[in-house]
Amino acid sequence: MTRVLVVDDEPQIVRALVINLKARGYEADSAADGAAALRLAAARHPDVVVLDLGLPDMDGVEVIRGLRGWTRTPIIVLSARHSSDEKVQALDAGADDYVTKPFGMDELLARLRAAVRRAEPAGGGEEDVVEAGGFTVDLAAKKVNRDGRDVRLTPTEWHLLEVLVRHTGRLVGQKQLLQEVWGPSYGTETNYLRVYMAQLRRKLEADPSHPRHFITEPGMGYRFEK
Amino acid sequence: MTRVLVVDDEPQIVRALVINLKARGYEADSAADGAAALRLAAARHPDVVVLDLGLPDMDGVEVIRGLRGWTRTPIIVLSARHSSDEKVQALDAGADDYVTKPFGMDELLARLRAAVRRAEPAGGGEEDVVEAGGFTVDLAAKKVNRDGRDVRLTPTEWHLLEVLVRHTGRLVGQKQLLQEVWGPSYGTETNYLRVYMAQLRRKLEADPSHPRHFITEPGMGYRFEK
DNA sequence: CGGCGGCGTCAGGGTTGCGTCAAGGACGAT
DNA sequence: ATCGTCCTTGACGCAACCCTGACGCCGCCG
Repeated sequence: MTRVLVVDDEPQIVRALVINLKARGYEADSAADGAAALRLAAARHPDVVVLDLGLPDMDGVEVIRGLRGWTRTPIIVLSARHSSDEKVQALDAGADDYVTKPFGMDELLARLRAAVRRAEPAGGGEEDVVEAGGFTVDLAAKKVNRDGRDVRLTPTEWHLLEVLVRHTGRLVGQKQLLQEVWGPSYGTETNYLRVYMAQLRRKLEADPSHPRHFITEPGMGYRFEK
Repeated sequence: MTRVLVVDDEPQIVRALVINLKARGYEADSAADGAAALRLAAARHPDVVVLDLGLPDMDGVEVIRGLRGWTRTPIIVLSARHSSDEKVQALDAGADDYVTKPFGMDELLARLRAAVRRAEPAGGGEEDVVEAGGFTVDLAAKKVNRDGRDVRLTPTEWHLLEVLVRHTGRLVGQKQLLQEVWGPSYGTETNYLRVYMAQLRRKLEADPSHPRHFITEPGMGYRFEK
């Protein structure tokens, strides 16, 4: 099911949107200010964000930047401002679309469908499995196989693995890892990483004490190598 | 270079668009009707299509479907119609965005940038690797390779290397180096530089005592040369 | 010719960061 | 209510890293 995060400080707009979305089979969360929006986005991982620019606590463009710091989730901006400048700023900050209030519900939903459709697996159905040494990771099916048997991963383990695999070969900073897996407010609890990296290695590495695929770069972060 | 296909039957609009696009470094083709649009899209493989719906020979939605049959290239629709129905139809047929005439050039260009940005390689873009003598530096992956083997750098070593490489060929003052790597309050501890430059040279230079890439400018700073 | 400042090298010691283990607590299922 | 799973948190040993001081070399200038 597609999950939508609605961010607006006017309750009636939020209500109208949420009702319409749920009626059409979407799952909908809502937030009334920027801080809540960033928190919810991290916690719930929506498939698309509908964002009003006129929030009480922070500039809408800042919210866009906050999201774009760690995710490519589509963002559709709502705004009462018609000014061209506003639009350009929001779009260049990373927004995907810009709709001016008052808006037609049909149009918004159509734009939402377009945004979701675009974000779908690029290939269009092919699985993307990554093979490494003695095990394979299937991103689409959320499955890990080793020596012919499926490996059971806890949600957190899987999430961590997913982030690493999506950046195969590249270093992922510990702060980035923590924020992508545990949320924006977890930037320093590096002990979480140590514990969960150990579990991943125990479950996936041939020799957990001499990892060949989950490599730690001291002081910086971790790297997944095929 | 990014290639844009402009489809519209009004010559002055086409002209205005093409001029603006070329002025901003885009490559631009144009078509005046649907048949030409489909032909040109197939021949030139544009990175994004700007499509007017009011074409003389066929319905704009048909053009969208014709394109979507074989490509996911972003399509930005232009139209004089404000009706919600038109927008929904176009978007659901596979358009990525819908702009009503008259439109602001700034806004259209911003939407175009957004569309192109989205379509970029999902993985995270091209690598920027710098090659020098016997080793390569990959800024994105934070990797250094020498003679086919990965070189392990400590955080401070890497940080220093990064600053130097980002200023390839130019002199970087010692004060600037110290402040960028160790923090604003470190402006005079030049011995740090000596120690860490030595380690970089030992790890990367073919002959560390006669450096060819990490060059000392006595009394001033250091310079990285390819 | 002698002094001096800047640079490169080396090695030791304090500190930080990492891996590991285990216990406690929240939550849902049986 | 009991069990099991998962997440969190603390403690400990160990290795790696960062800082620091000492020494010698070279070029410049008096």
